[in-house]
Amino acid sequence: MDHASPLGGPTGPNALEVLRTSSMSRVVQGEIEKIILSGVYGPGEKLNEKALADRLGVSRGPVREAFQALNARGLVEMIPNRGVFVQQITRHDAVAIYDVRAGLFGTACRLLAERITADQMANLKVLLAQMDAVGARRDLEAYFPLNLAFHTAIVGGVGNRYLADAYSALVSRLQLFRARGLVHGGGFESSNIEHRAIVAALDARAPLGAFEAGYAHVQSGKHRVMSSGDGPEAQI
Amino acid sequence: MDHASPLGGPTGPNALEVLRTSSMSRVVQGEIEKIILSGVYGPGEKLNEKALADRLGVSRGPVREAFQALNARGLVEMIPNRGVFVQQITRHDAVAIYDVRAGLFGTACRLLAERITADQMANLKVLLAQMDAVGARRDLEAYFPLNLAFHTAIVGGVGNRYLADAYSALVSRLQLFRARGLVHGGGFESSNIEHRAIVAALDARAPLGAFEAGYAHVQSGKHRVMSSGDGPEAQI
DNA sequence: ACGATAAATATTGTCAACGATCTACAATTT
DNA sequence: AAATTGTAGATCGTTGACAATATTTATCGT
Repeated sequence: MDHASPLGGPTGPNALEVLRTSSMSRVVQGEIEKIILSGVYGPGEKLNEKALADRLGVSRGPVREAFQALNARGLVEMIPNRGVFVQQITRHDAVAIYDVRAGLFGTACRLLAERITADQMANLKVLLAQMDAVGARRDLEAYFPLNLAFHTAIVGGVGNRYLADAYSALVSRLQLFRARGLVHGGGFESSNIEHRAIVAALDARAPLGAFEAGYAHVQSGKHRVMSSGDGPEAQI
Repeated sequence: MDHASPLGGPTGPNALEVLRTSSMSRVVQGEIEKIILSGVYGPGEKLNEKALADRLGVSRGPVREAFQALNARGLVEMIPNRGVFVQQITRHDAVAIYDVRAGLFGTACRLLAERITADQMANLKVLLAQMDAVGARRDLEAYFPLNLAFHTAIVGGVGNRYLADAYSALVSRLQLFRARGLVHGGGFESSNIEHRAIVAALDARAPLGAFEAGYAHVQSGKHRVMSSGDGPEAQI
Protein backbone atom coordinates (compact mmCIF):
# COMPACT_ATOMS: atom_id res chain seq x y z
CA MET A 1 0.00 0.00 0.00
CA ASP A 2 1.22 3.45 -0.81
CA HIS A 3 1.79 5.21 2.47
CA ALA A 4 3.18 8.36 0.90
CA SER A 5 4.20 9.67 -2.42
CA PRO A 6 7.96 9.94 -2.77
CA LEU A 7 8.90 13.57 -2.51
CA GLY A 8 9.10 15.26 -5.85
CA GLY A 9 5.68 14.07 -6.80
CA PRO A 10 2.59 16.26 -6.46
CA THR A 11 3.24 16.84 -2.79
CA GLY A 12 2.96 20.58 -2.52
CA PRO A 13 1.72 23.40 -4.75
CA ASN A 14 5.12 24.32 -6.18
CA ALA A 15 8.18 22.50 -4.99
CA LEU A 16 10.30 25.55 -5.60
CA GLU A 17 8.66 27.70 -2.98
CA VAL A 18 8.41 24.83 -0.54
CA LEU A 19 12.04 23.89 -0.80
CA ARG A 20 13.20 27.47 -0.46
CA THR A 21 11.25 28.32 2.66
CA SER A 22 11.11 24.93 4.27
CA SER A 23 13.97 22.60 4.87
CA MET A 24 13.80 19.00 3.83
CA SER A 25 13.27 17.80 7.37
CA ARG A 26 10.27 20.10 7.71
CA VAL A 27 8.71 18.65 4.59
CA VAL A 28 9.51 15.18 5.84
CA GLN A 29 7.89 16.02 9.16
CA GLY A 30 4.72 17.11 7.44
CA GLU A 31 4.62 13.97 5.35
CA ILE A 32 5.16 11.67 8.32
CA GLU A 33 2.51 13.55 10.26
CA LYS A 34 0.07 13.09 7.43
CA ILE A 35 0.90 9.40 7.33
CA ILE A 36 0.38 9.03 11.06
CA LEU A 37 -2.85 10.99 11.20
CA SER A 38 -4.21 9.17 8.18
CA GLY A 39 -4.23 6.12 10.40
CA VAL A 40 -2.55 3.67 8.05
CA TYR A 41 0.02 2.78 10.65
CA GLY A 42 -2.21 2.07 13.63
CA PRO A 43 -1.51 3.02 17.23
CA GLY A 44 1.62 1.52 18.72
CA GLU A 45 2.97 0.44 15.36
CA LYS A 46 6.66 0.90 14.80
CA LEU A 47 8.01 3.48 12.37
CA ASN A 48 11.17 2.20 10.72
CA GLU A 49 13.70 4.92 10.01
CA LYS A 50 15.22 3.47 6.90
CA ALA A 51 11.90 2.35 5.46
CA LEU A 52 10.42 5.84 5.88
CA ALA A 53 13.57 7.47 4.55
CA ASP A 54 13.57 5.30 1.46
CA ARG A 55 9.88 5.88 0.85
CA LEU A 56 10.30 9.64 1.13
CA GLY A 57 13.49 9.61 -0.91
CA VAL A 58 15.75 11.08 1.77
CA SER A 59 18.35 9.78 4.16
CA ARG A 60 17.79 8.91 7.80
CA GLY A 61 18.96 12.26 9.12
CA PRO A 62 15.90 14.32 8.20
CA VAL A 63 13.64 11.49 9.29
CA ARG A 64 15.25 11.39 12.72
CA GLU A 65 14.88 15.14 13.06
CA ALA A 66 11.24 14.91 12.08
CA PHE A 67 10.76 12.23 14.72
CA GLN A 68 12.03 14.59 17.40
CA ALA A 69 9.52 17.24 16.44
CA LEU A 70 6.68 14.74 16.24
CA ASN A 71 7.67 13.33 19.61
CA ALA A 72 7.57 16.78 21.18
CA ARG A 73 4.10 17.24 19.70
CA GLY A 74 2.99 13.96 21.25
CA LEU A 75 2.28 12.10 18.04
CA VAL A 76 4.97 9.46 18.42
CA GLU A 77 6.76 7.79 21.29
CA MET A 78 10.51 7.34 21.22
CA ILE A 79 12.20 4.51 23.09
CA PRO A 80 16.01 4.69 23.16
CA ASN A 81 17.69 2.00 21.09
CA ARG A 82 14.30 0.53 20.29
CA GLY A 83 12.74 2.90 17.86
CA VAL A 84 9.82 5.21 17.25
CA PHE A 85 6.21 4.15 17.60
CA VAL A 86 2.89 5.78 16.82
CA GLN A 87 1.58 7.19 20.08
CA GLN A 88 -1.11 5.10 21.70
CA ILE A 89 -4.03 7.08 23.03
CA THR A 90 -5.99 5.03 25.49
CA ARG A 91 -9.57 5.72 26.46
CA HIS A 92 -8.22 7.18 29.66
CA ASP A 93 -5.86 9.45 27.75
CA ALA A 94 -8.64 10.62 25.47
CA VAL A 95 -10.73 11.63 28.47
CA ALA A 96 -7.81 13.60 29.85
CA ILE A 97 -7.20 15.32 26.52
CA TYR A 98 -10.87 16.21 26.19
CA ASP A 99 -10.78 17.79 29.64
CA VAL A 100 -7.88 20.03 28.69
CA ARG A 101 -9.45 20.80 25.34
CA ALA A 102 -12.65 21.81 27.09
CA GLY A 103 -10.72 24.22 29.27
CA LEU A 104 -8.90 25.70 26.31
CA PHE A 105 -11.99 26.01 24.16
CA GLY A 106 -13.88 27.58 27.02
CA THR A 107 -11.00 29.99 27.49
CA ALA A 108 -11.09 30.81 23.80
CA CYS A 109 -14.80 31.59 24.04
CA ARG A 110 -14.19 33.72 27.10
CA LEU A 111 -11.38 35.72 25.50
CA LEU A 112 -13.30 36.07 22.28
CA ALA A 113 -16.33 37.41 24.14
CA GLU A 114 -14.14 40.25 25.35
CA ARG A 115 -12.98 41.31 21.90
CA ILE A 116 -15.20 39.86 19.19
CA THR A 117 -15.89 42.14 16.25
CA ALA A 118 -19.15 42.58 14.41
CA ASP A 119 -17.75 40.83 11.37
CA GLN A 120 -16.66 37.82 13.38
CA MET A 121 -20.04 37.72 15.05
CA ALA A 122 -21.80 37.79 11.70
CA ASN A 123 -19.56 35.02 10.38
CA LEU A 124 -20.35 32.79 13.33
CA LYS A 125 -24.07 33.35 12.85
CA VAL A 126 -23.79 32.39 9.20
CA LEU A 127 -22.00 29.19 10.13
CA LEU A 128 -24.62 28.54 12.77
CA ALA A 129 -27.45 28.89 10.28
CA GLN A 130 -25.70 26.65 7.79
CA MET A 131 -25.15 24.01 10.44
CA ASP A 132 -28.80 24.21 11.38
CA ALA A 133 -29.85 23.66 7.80
CA VAL A 134 -27.37 20.86 7.17
CA GLY A 135 -28.16 19.27 10.51
CA ALA A 136 -31.84 19.18 9.67
CA ARG A 137 -30.96 17.20 6.52
CA ARG A 138 -28.73 14.96 8.66
CA ASP A 139 -25.98 15.47 6.09
CA LEU A 140 -22.90 14.46 8.05
CA GLU A 141 -20.54 15.00 5.12
CA ALA A 142 -21.56 18.64 4.90
CA TYR A 143 -21.83 19.10 8.65
CA PHE A 144 -18.29 18.10 9.46
CA PRO A 145 -16.40 20.92 7.67
CA LEU A 146 -18.89 23.49 8.92
CA ASN A 147 -18.41 22.31 12.46
CA LEU A 148 -14.66 22.49 12.02
CA ALA A 149 -14.92 26.01 10.59
CA PHE A 150 -17.04 27.07 13.53
CA HIS A 151 -14.52 25.85 16.07
CA THR A 152 -11.62 27.28 14.09
CA ALA A 153 -13.34 30.64 13.81
CA ILE A 154 -13.65 30.78 17.58
CA VAL A 155 -10.20 29.51 18.54
CA GLY A 156 -8.44 31.39 15.77
CA GLY A 157 -10.58 34.47 16.17
CA VAL A 158 -9.06 35.24 19.52
CA GLY A 159 -5.81 36.08 17.79
CA ASN A 160 -3.74 34.21 20.34
CA ARG A 161 -1.12 32.08 18.65
CA TYR A 162 -0.30 30.12 21.80
CA LEU A 163 -3.91 29.30 22.41
CA ALA A 164 -4.42 28.13 18.85
CA ASP A 165 -1.26 26.02 18.89
CA ALA A 166 -2.07 24.33 22.18
CA TYR A 167 -5.60 23.65 21.01
CA SER A 168 -4.63 22.16 17.67
CA ALA A 169 -1.98 20.03 19.35
CA LEU A 170 -4.70 18.48 21.46
CA VAL A 171 -6.96 17.97 18.47
CA SER A 172 -4.13 16.23 16.62
CA ARG A 173 -3.52 13.91 19.54
CA LEU A 174 -7.22 13.20 19.68
CA GLN A 175 -7.17 12.16 16.05
CA LEU A 176 -4.92 9.30 17.08
CA PHE A 177 -7.86 8.04 19.09
CA ARG A 178 -10.13 7.04 16.29
CA ALA A 179 -8.32 3.88 15.43
CA ARG A 180 -9.46 3.60 11.83
CA GLY A 181 -12.98 3.98 13.16
CA LEU A 182 -15.68 5.24 10.88
CA VAL A 183 -17.19 8.64 11.47
CA HIS A 184 -20.50 8.22 13.12
CA GLY A 185 -23.14 10.88 13.34
CA GLY A 186 -25.78 11.40 15.94
CA GLY A 187 -26.12 14.29 18.29
CA PHE A 188 -26.70 16.91 15.66
CA GLU A 189 -29.46 18.48 17.67
CA SER A 190 -27.68 18.73 21.00
CA SER A 191 -24.49 19.88 19.27
CA ASN A 192 -26.34 22.63 17.47
CA ILE A 193 -28.12 23.69 20.61
CA GLU A 194 -24.75 24.05 22.30
CA HIS A 195 -23.41 26.03 19.38
CA ARG A 196 -26.31 28.41 19.70
CA ALA A 197 -25.61 28.83 23.38
CA ILE A 198 -22.00 29.73 22.62
CA VAL A 199 -22.98 32.28 19.99
CA ALA A 200 -25.59 33.77 22.28
CA ALA A 201 -23.03 34.28 25.03
CA LEU A 202 -20.56 35.77 22.58
CA ASP A 203 -23.23 38.06 21.21
CA ALA A 204 -23.98 39.22 24.74
CA ARG A 205 -20.26 39.80 25.28
CA ALA A 206 -20.54 37.64 28.38
CA PRO A 207 -17.13 36.12 29.12
CA LEU A 208 -18.29 33.86 31.90
CA GLY A 209 -21.28 32.57 30.02
CA ALA A 210 -19.13 32.04 26.94
CA PHE A 211 -16.63 30.02 28.90
CA GLU A 212 -19.30 27.82 30.37
CA ALA A 213 -20.97 27.28 27.03
CA GLY A 214 -17.70 26.38 25.32
CA TYR A 215 -16.53 24.17 28.16
CA ALA A 216 -19.84 22.36 28.30
CA HIS A 217 -19.86 21.87 24.54
CA VAL A 218 -16.54 20.03 24.49
CA GLN A 219 -17.50 18.01 27.54
CA SER A 220 -20.69 16.99 25.78
CA GLY A 221 -18.65 16.02 22.77
CA LYS A 222 -16.47 13.91 25.01
CA HIS A 223 -19.46 12.08 26.36
CA ARG A 224 -20.90 11.61 22.89
CA VAL A 225 -17.66 10.03 21.72
CA MET A 226 -16.97 8.05 24.84
CA SER A 227 -20.42 6.58 25.14
CA SER A 228 -20.25 5.12 21.65
CA GLY A 229 -18.12 2.04 22.15
CA ASP A 230 -14.46 1.45 22.80
CA GLY A 231 -12.88 2.54 19.54
CA PRO A 232 -14.62 5.89 19.25
CA GLU A 233 -15.39 7.71 16.13
CA ALA A 234 -17.37 10.91 15.99
CA GLN A 235 -16.17 14.36 16.88
CA ILE A 236 -19.03 16.77 16.69
CA MET B 1 31.88 32.41 30.39
CA ASP B 2 31.06 28.75 30.85
CA HIS B 3 27.74 28.15 29.24
CA ALA B 4 27.68 24.46 29.97
CA SER B 5 29.90 21.81 31.35
CA PRO B 6 31.04 19.31 28.72
CA LEU B 7 29.10 16.12 29.17
CA GLY B 8 30.83 13.67 31.41
CA GLY B 9 31.35 16.25 34.08
CA PRO B 10 29.01 16.63 37.02
CA THR B 11 26.06 17.15 34.72
CA GLY B 12 23.60 14.59 36.00
CA PRO B 13 23.41 12.32 39.02
CA ASN B 14 25.14 9.36 37.38
CA ALA B 15 25.98 9.46 33.73
CA LEU B 16 25.60 5.68 33.50
CA GLU B 17 21.90 5.67 34.26
CA VAL B 18 21.28 8.68 32.12
CA LEU B 19 23.01 7.24 29.11
CA ARG B 20 21.23 3.92 29.45
CA THR B 21 17.71 5.28 29.60
CA SER B 22 18.13 8.42 27.61
CA SER B 23 19.77 8.80 24.28
CA MET B 24 22.53 11.29 23.76
CA SER B 25 20.30 13.70 21.93
CA ARG B 26 17.90 13.72 24.86
CA VAL B 27 20.70 14.62 27.23
CA VAL B 28 21.87 17.25 24.79
CA GLN B 29 18.35 18.61 24.60
CA GLY B 30 18.17 18.93 28.35
CA GLU B 31 21.52 20.68 28.47
CA ILE B 32 20.61 23.14 25.75
CA GLU B 33 17.28 23.79 27.41
CA LYS B 34 19.03 24.53 30.68
CA ILE B 35 21.38 26.88 28.87
CA ILE B 36 18.52 28.70 27.19
CA LEU B 37 16.38 29.00 30.29
CA SER B 38 19.36 30.11 32.35
CA GLY B 39 19.30 33.20 30.19
CA VAL B 40 22.98 33.37 29.31
CA TYR B 41 22.17 33.51 25.62
CA GLY B 42 19.63 36.30 25.57
CA PRO B 43 16.48 36.40 23.43
CA GLY B 44 17.06 36.35 19.71
CA GLU B 45 20.68 35.29 20.07
CA LYS B 46 21.95 32.72 17.62
CA LEU B 47 22.81 29.20 18.70
CA ASN B 48 25.72 27.92 16.66
CA GLU B 49 25.51 24.21 15.94
CA LYS B 50 29.20 23.44 15.88
CA ALA B 51 29.96 25.61 18.88
CA LEU B 52 27.29 23.91 20.97
CA ALA B 53 28.33 20.49 19.73
CA ASP B 54 31.95 21.13 20.64
CA ARG B 55 31.03 22.48 24.04
CA LEU B 56 28.86 19.45 24.79
CA GLY B 57 31.41 17.05 23.35
CA VAL B 58 29.16 15.60 20.66
CA SER B 59 28.76 16.00 16.93
CA ARG B 60 26.23 18.19 15.18
CA GLY B 61 23.70 15.40 14.69
CA PRO B 62 22.39 15.19 18.25
CA VAL B 63 22.44 18.97 18.52
CA ARG B 64 20.29 19.32 15.44
CA GLU B 65 17.84 16.75 16.78
CA ALA B 66 17.67 18.59 20.07
CA PHE B 67 16.94 21.80 18.17
CA GLN B 68 13.92 20.19 16.54
CA ALA B 69 12.47 19.22 19.90
CA LEU B 70 13.19 22.62 21.40
CA ASN B 71 11.61 24.28 18.40
CA ALA B 72 8.47 22.22 18.79
CA ARG B 73 8.35 23.27 22.43
CA GLY B 74 8.62 26.89 21.41
CA LEU B 75 11.95 27.64 23.04
CA VAL B 76 13.89 28.32 19.86
CA GLU B 77 13.12 29.59 16.40
CA MET B 78 14.52 27.84 13.35
CA ILE B 79 15.09 29.72 10.11
CA PRO B 80 16.03 27.52 7.15
CA ASN B 81 19.61 27.96 6.01
CA ARG B 82 20.05 30.67 8.59
CA GLY B 83 20.24 28.93 11.90
CA VAL B 84 18.58 28.52 15.27
CA PHE B 85 17.83 31.43 17.57
CA VAL B 86 16.57 31.75 21.12
CA GLN B 87 12.87 32.46 20.89
CA GLN B 88 11.96 36.08 21.45
CA ILE B 89 8.97 36.64 23.67
CA THR B 90 7.60 40.10 23.23
CA ARG B 91 5.43 41.86 25.73
CA HIS B 92 2.49 41.08 23.47
CA ASP B 93 3.43 37.40 23.39
CA ALA B 94 3.74 37.27 27.15
CA VAL B 95 0.24 38.65 27.55
CA ALA B 96 -1.08 35.99 25.19
CA ILE B 97 0.76 33.24 27.04
CA TYR B 98 -0.56 34.47 30.37
CA ASP B 99 -4.10 34.37 29.01
CA VAL B 100 -3.73 30.75 27.99
CA ARG B 101 -2.01 29.91 31.23
CA ALA B 102 -4.87 31.48 33.15
CA GLY B 103 -7.34 29.31 31.30
CA LEU B 104 -5.30 26.17 31.93
CA PHE B 105 -4.70 26.94 35.58
CA GLY B 106 -8.36 27.71 36.06
CA THR B 107 -9.20 24.43 34.38
CA ALA B 108 -6.78 22.64 36.68
CA CYS B 109 -8.50 24.16 39.69
CA ARG B 110 -11.89 23.20 38.32
CA LEU B 111 -10.92 19.61 37.63
CA LEU B 112 -9.16 19.33 40.95
CA ALA B 113 -12.24 20.59 42.77
CA GLU B 114 -14.11 17.60 41.37
CA ARG B 115 -11.65 15.02 42.64
CA ILE B 116 -9.39 16.43 45.32
CA THR B 117 -8.54 14.11 48.17
CA ALA B 118 -8.31 14.97 51.84
CA ASP B 119 -4.53 14.51 51.76
CA GLN B 120 -4.15 16.88 48.85
CA MET B 121 -6.39 19.38 50.57
CA ALA B 122 -4.32 19.18 53.74
CA ASN B 123 -1.11 19.62 51.76
CA LEU B 124 -2.41 22.75 50.09
CA LYS B 125 -3.43 24.20 53.43
CA VAL B 126 0.02 23.57 54.82
CA LEU B 127 1.60 25.35 51.87
CA LEU B 128 -0.88 28.17 52.30
CA ALA B 129 0.04 28.62 55.95
CA GLN B 130 3.74 28.55 55.15
CA MET B 131 3.28 31.14 52.45
CA ASP B 132 1.36 33.33 54.86
CA ALA B 133 4.15 33.12 57.39
CA VAL B 134 6.91 33.70 54.86
CA GLY B 135 4.95 36.46 53.19
CA ALA B 136 4.58 38.28 56.47
CA ARG B 137 8.37 38.26 56.80
CA ARG B 138 8.59 39.46 53.17
CA ASP B 139 11.13 36.70 52.56
CA LEU B 140 11.07 36.43 48.78
CA GLU B 141 13.74 33.74 48.66
CA ALA B 142 11.62 31.45 50.77
CA TYR B 143 8.36 32.47 49.16
CA PHE B 144 9.32 31.56 45.64
CA PRO B 145 9.71 27.77 46.04
CA LEU B 146 6.59 27.59 48.19
CA ASN B 147 4.61 29.40 45.54
CA LEU B 148 5.96 27.05 42.91
CA ALA B 149 5.07 24.03 45.04
CA PHE B 150 1.55 25.37 45.50
CA HIS B 151 0.98 25.74 41.78
CA THR B 152 2.59 22.40 41.03
CA ALA B 153 0.45 20.68 43.64
CA ILE B 154 -2.66 21.98 41.95
CA VAL B 155 -1.71 21.38 38.33
CA GLY B 156 -0.06 18.05 39.04
CA GLY B 157 -2.70 17.01 41.52
CA VAL B 158 -5.32 16.70 38.82
CA GLY B 159 -3.46 13.67 37.47
CA ASN B 160 -3.83 14.82 33.89
CA ARG B 161 -0.54 14.45 32.02
CA TYR B 162 -1.68 16.54 29.07
CA LEU B 163 -2.78 19.37 31.29
CA ALA B 164 0.50 19.36 33.17
CA ASP B 165 2.57 19.24 29.99
CA ALA B 166 0.69 22.08 28.32
CA TYR B 167 0.93 24.15 31.46
CA SER B 168 4.65 23.64 31.97
CA ALA B 169 5.30 24.38 28.31
CA LEU B 170 3.69 27.76 28.81
CA VAL B 171 5.66 28.39 31.98
CA SER B 172 8.89 27.54 30.17
CA ARG B 173 8.07 29.97 27.38
CA LEU B 174 7.26 32.59 29.96
CA GLN B 175 10.69 32.14 31.50
CA LEU B 176 12.13 33.44 28.25
CA PHE B 177 10.38 36.68 29.07
CA ARG B 178 12.45 37.75 32.00
CA ALA B 179 15.40 38.92 30.02
CA ARG B 180 18.02 38.55 32.72
CA GLY B 181 15.71 40.63 34.88
CA LEU B 182 16.01 40.40 38.60
CA VAL B 183 13.26 38.84 40.62
CA HIS B 184 11.22 41.55 42.18
CA GLY B 185 8.79 41.02 44.98
CA GLY B 186 5.72 42.94 45.82
CA GLY B 187 2.20 41.74 45.81
CA PHE B 188 2.65 39.17 48.54
CA GLU B 189 -0.61 40.14 50.14
CA SER B 190 -2.81 40.07 47.07
CA SER B 191 -1.18 36.88 45.88
CA ASN B 192 -1.82 35.20 49.20
CA ILE B 193 -5.38 36.41 49.28
CA GLU B 194 -5.91 34.84 45.87
CA HIS B 195 -4.32 31.62 47.04
CA ARG B 196 -6.73 31.49 49.92
CA ALA B 197 -9.65 32.01 47.56
CA ILE B 198 -8.47 29.08 45.45
CA VAL B 199 -8.11 26.80 48.44
CA ALA B 200 -11.49 27.85 49.77
CA ALA B 201 -13.18 26.99 46.49
CA LEU B 202 -11.35 23.66 46.33
CA ASP B 203 -12.33 22.92 49.92
CA ALA B 204 -15.93 23.62 49.04
CA ARG B 205 -15.59 21.30 46.03
CA ALA B 206 -16.90 24.15 43.91
CA PRO B 207 -15.65 23.67 40.32
CA LEU B 208 -16.92 26.97 39.01
CA GLY B 209 -15.62 28.98 41.91
CA ALA B 210 -12.29 27.17 41.70
CA PHE B 211 -11.96 27.98 38.03
CA GLU B 212 -12.69 31.62 38.59
CA ALA B 213 -10.28 31.86 41.49
CA GLY B 214 -7.49 30.17 39.55
CA TYR B 215 -8.14 32.16 36.40
CA ALA B 216 -8.22 35.43 38.30
CA HIS B 217 -5.03 34.55 40.14
CA VAL B 218 -2.99 34.12 36.98
CA GLN B 219 -4.55 37.21 35.43
CA SER B 220 -3.54 39.16 38.52
CA GLY B 221 -0.05 37.76 38.19
CA LYS B 222 0.00 38.92 34.60
CA HIS B 223 -0.92 42.43 35.62
CA ARG B 224 1.63 42.42 38.43
CA VAL B 225 4.36 41.44 35.99
CA MET B 226 3.24 43.63 33.13
CA SER B 227 2.81 46.74 35.20
CA SER B 228 6.38 46.58 36.43
CA GLY B 229 8.32 47.93 33.49
CA ASP B 230 9.26 46.58 30.12
CA GLY B 231 11.63 43.75 31.02
CA PRO B 232 9.47 42.05 33.61
CA GLU B 233 10.67 40.03 36.46
CA ALA B 234 8.43 38.62 39.14
CA GLN B 235 6.16 35.68 38.87
CA ILE B 236 4.16 35.35 42.01
C1' DA C 1 9.33 -31.58 20.56
C1' DC C 2 10.30 -27.80 23.55
C1' DG C 3 13.25 -24.46 25.69
C1' DA C 4 17.76 -22.31 26.15
C1' DT C 5 21.86 -20.67 23.98
C1' DA C 6 24.57 -18.68 20.19
C1' DA C 7 25.29 -16.87 15.63
C1' DA C 8 23.41 -13.85 12.06
C1' DT C 9 20.76 -10.13 10.71
C1' DA C 10 18.55 -5.80 11.18
C1' DT C 11 18.09 -1.35 13.34
C1' DT C 12 19.50 2.40 15.96
C1' DG C 13 22.94 6.13 17.56
C1' DT C 14 26.71 8.77 16.30
C1' DC C 15 30.10 10.74 13.53
C1' DA C 16 32.84 12.90 9.71
C1' DA C 17 32.62 14.69 5.10
C1' DC C 18 30.57 16.86 1.05
C1' DG C 19 27.94 20.31 -1.49
C1' DA C 20 24.81 24.35 -0.96
C1' DT C 21 23.70 28.57 1.12
C1' DC C 22 24.54 32.51 3.70
C1' DT C 23 27.51 36.30 5.78
C1' DA C 24 31.27 39.48 5.95
C1' DC C 25 34.58 42.04 3.83
C1' DA C 26 37.10 44.12 0.13
C1' DA C 27 37.35 46.00 -4.51
C1' DT C 28 35.03 48.48 -8.00
C1' DT C 29 31.82 51.70 -9.96
C1' DT C 30 28.83 55.72 -9.98
C1' DA D 1 31.50 58.90 -0.22
C1' DA D 2 27.74 55.69 -0.94
C1' DA D 3 26.17 51.83 -3.24
C1' DT D 4 27.00 47.64 -5.71
C1' DT D 5 29.38 43.63 -7.05
C1' DG D 6 32.57 39.85 -6.32
C1' DT D 7 35.07 36.81 -3.52
C1' DA D 8 36.56 34.21 0.79
C1' DG D 9 35.18 32.24 4.88
C1' DA D 10 31.82 30.32 7.83
C1' DT D 11 27.58 27.81 8.63
C1' DC D 12 23.83 24.91 7.34
C1' DG D 13 21.51 20.67 5.18
C1' DT D 14 22.18 16.23 3.82
C1' DT D 15 24.37 12.03 3.10
C1' DG D 16 26.92 7.63 3.74
C1' DA D 17 29.75 4.95 6.91
C1' DC D 18 30.86 2.81 11.28
C1' DA D 19 30.06 1.11 16.02
C1' DA D 20 26.63 -0.31 19.52
C1' DT D 21 22.40 -2.31 20.57
C1' DA D 22 18.26 -5.01 19.67
C1' DT D 23 15.85 -8.65 17.14
C1' DT D 24 15.50 -12.67 14.59
C1' DT D 25 17.00 -17.08 13.18
C1' DA D 26 19.55 -21.23 13.72
C1' DT D 27 21.63 -24.63 16.67
C1' DC D 28 22.08 -27.47 20.56
C1' DG D 29 20.74 -30.06 24.65
C1' DT D 30 17.36 -32.19 27.49
